[in-house]
Amino acid sequence: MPRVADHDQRRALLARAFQRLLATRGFADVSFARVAAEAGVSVGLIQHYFTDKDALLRFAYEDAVNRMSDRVRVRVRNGEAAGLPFADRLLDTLVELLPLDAERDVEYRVRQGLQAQALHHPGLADVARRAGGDLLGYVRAVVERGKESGDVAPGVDAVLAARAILATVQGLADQVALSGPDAFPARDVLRPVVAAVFTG
Amino acid sequence: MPRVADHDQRRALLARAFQRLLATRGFADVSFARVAAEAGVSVGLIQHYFTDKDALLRFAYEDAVNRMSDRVRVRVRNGEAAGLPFADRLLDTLVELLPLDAERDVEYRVRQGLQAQALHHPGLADVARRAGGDLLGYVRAVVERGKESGDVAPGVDAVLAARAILATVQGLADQVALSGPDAFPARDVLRPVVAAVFTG
DNA sequence: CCGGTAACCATACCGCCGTATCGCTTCAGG
DNA sequence: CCTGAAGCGATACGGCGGTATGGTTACCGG
Repeated sequence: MPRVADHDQRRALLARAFQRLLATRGFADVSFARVAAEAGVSVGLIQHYFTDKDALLRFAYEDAVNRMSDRVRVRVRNGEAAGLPFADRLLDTLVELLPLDAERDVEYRVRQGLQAQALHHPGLADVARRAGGDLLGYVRAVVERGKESGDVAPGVDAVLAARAILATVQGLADQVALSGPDAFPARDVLRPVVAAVFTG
Repeated sequence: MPRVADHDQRRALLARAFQRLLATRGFADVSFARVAAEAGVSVGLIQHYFTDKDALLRFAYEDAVNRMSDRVRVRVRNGEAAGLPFADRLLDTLVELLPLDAERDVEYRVRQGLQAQALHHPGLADVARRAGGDLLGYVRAVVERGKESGDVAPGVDAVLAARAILATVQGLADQVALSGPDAFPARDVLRPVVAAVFTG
């Protein structure tokens, strides 16, 4: 066996370069040549680690949604230790998904690019569906926790309530991205929607 | 003066072809050649009516959002004649924005394509912002009508409430597009969000 | 009826795209 | 220590993108 390299690390390097370009220049401007330049490697290297462009797309998007999903998961779990009410903790977590600062904006743009591509690309649609399912699961779990503690009325459907909250976050993200973070108080828009579920 | 043609009609013909392609094949697959083929004309004709690709993009997107905006406006106005409560009429109108059938799906995909492009294209961002502002205005007007009639509590901010409702619709549209129209009852998800504003 | 302008098409051009291929370098295993 | 497989880069190639250009057709005004 010859010269070895950490495949996962190499792939991640390229995926991050892809994501930076997607966020800053848009999907139309992402090419192998530009990703290579951004990552400081040759075009050939990308070919070495990804069979074709679809493989790079898919990996880069999966990497992005995994990192986002992980962030939400640990934030939800960490929140359990603190004594804050469910609604406040959930709101804090969800506001982090909005493109209110530069870092979240990059994350949002990658997500948005994925969503747009997924509409015409079955493979990416799978990635997007799985990511959406993960998020839905986390929020649903919080809602059910709320039902046990009495913060949520027993009659509400946890899945539909979670869908409503997540939909608002997603649409709000689009509004923020379009109008800028200071155009309106996004948190104040989201709060009543969460409060309509967590009435305790 | 020689041979005349209706410029507006010609431009609309090309814009519609562009929109059909965007919806069915995705933005990446839309080229002058394909738009020309879809419209049944030559590539040169497109050049004759649009200076460059940006002009076609912008016109096609403006045409799409104008038609959508008109549809919502007349629906809101027509609803005033009927005796239904504000909340029900608003809900009916907003559900029409979701990609629940083939026709609305095309409309959604064009809107989604515009939103995605707008993130990296100032000119299109203007179009998207204006379209969003129009929609916000209509919903805001309905909310204020509701305040006058007592269906909406006096304390609520009409703009923020309208933003919340529209954000939910937009995010819900993404969910429906990803999971299909039968994956979950979209109308039932949206209803409580509207009902949280129209409490009368 | 005829000159001229606009409508429209065909095609040529150049650049960038993704991909294929080849060559050089580096190092683990026998 | 030397051999060969993997890491990696340079470059070539075919295709398709948007755009430029020239020609042909159809029609209005005088």
